[in-house]
Amino acid sequence: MIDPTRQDEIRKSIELFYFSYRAFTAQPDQILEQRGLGRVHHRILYFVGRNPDITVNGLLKILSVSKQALNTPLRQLIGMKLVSIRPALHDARFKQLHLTADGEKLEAQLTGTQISHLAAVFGKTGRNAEVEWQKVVREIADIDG
Amino acid sequence: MIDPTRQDEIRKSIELFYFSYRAFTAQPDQILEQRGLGRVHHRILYFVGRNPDITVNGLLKILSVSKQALNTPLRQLIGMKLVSIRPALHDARFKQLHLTADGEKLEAQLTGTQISHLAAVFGKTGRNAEVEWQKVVREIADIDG
DNA sequence: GCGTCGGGTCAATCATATTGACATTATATT
DNA sequence: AATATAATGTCAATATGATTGACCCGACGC
Repeated sequence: MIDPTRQDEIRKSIELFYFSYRAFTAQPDQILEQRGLGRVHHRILYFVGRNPDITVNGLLKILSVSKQALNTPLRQLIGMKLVSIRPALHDARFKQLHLTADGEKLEAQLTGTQISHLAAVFGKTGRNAEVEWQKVVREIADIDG
Repeated sequence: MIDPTRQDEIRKSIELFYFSYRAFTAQPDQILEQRGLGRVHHRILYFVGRNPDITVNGLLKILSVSKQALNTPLRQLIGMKLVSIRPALHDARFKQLHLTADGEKLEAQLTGTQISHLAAVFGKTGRNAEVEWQKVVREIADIDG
């Protein structure tokens, strides 16, 4: 059992986590809405941008969604010429994805709001807070390194 | 413009934020699924538990959802006798919500997994990291104090 | 009694997600 | 060459969820 007072402290953290994540996604969500897109589209753009030549299956694993759930938004992005898809040279079964110039623009706009947001926060809270915050989120996500 | 190297650093933080939030909600999501409930139900249970006698409108504002979106899950919780609803004494137009004994049990179970998760993380990263992490998420959420 | 307020519901629509099944194309195996 | 397997794509059926708009009720203030 955890001390009740301690539990209340941690509940504060839980609430802040929730509200912070919501605030963090609010701006890109708004931009996406104007284009009739959703958060999934942003995630696709983000991870394709960060992992050029990623395969469809690789993207599925990162996003932890079914291929059917990925199919529609991915096709939309390809149709809008924001993402391109082409067979891999070494094995044509694999299709590789990457952002087009327009896709890079939109991705930069969407993630740009979040980068500015975080940069402003870290600027205010300081270097030490940034480093410690990273340690904690990395630990929550259970990622080594 | 922000320095590209700096941008990449912050992108790391963005990814960690995303993966950590996903990992953080995974356990309660699993428990909820077994009961045919979703994340909204957890949020309702959480905030009703934290704010006894909260009104329906108060809950709407905290959750930032429409009353139609709240209606179904809230009715389900009331039907399952996890949440009770009754007119306020001072003004019978207002309905006040609170958790039943069963509701408290489930809420404790759901949030309990998250409390344990965070307690373990903070135990590992230390007091300083906890304090600094809180400062950052509070700033991201744009909450004073 | 009348206007207003908090709350509840219905309808129509749209989006999203899920499972299962099946098709296609390309590579690997024998 | 025939066959099995891998990566991807798609269709169908279903379920869920959210949104907007409209409308209703009961309770309160005046």
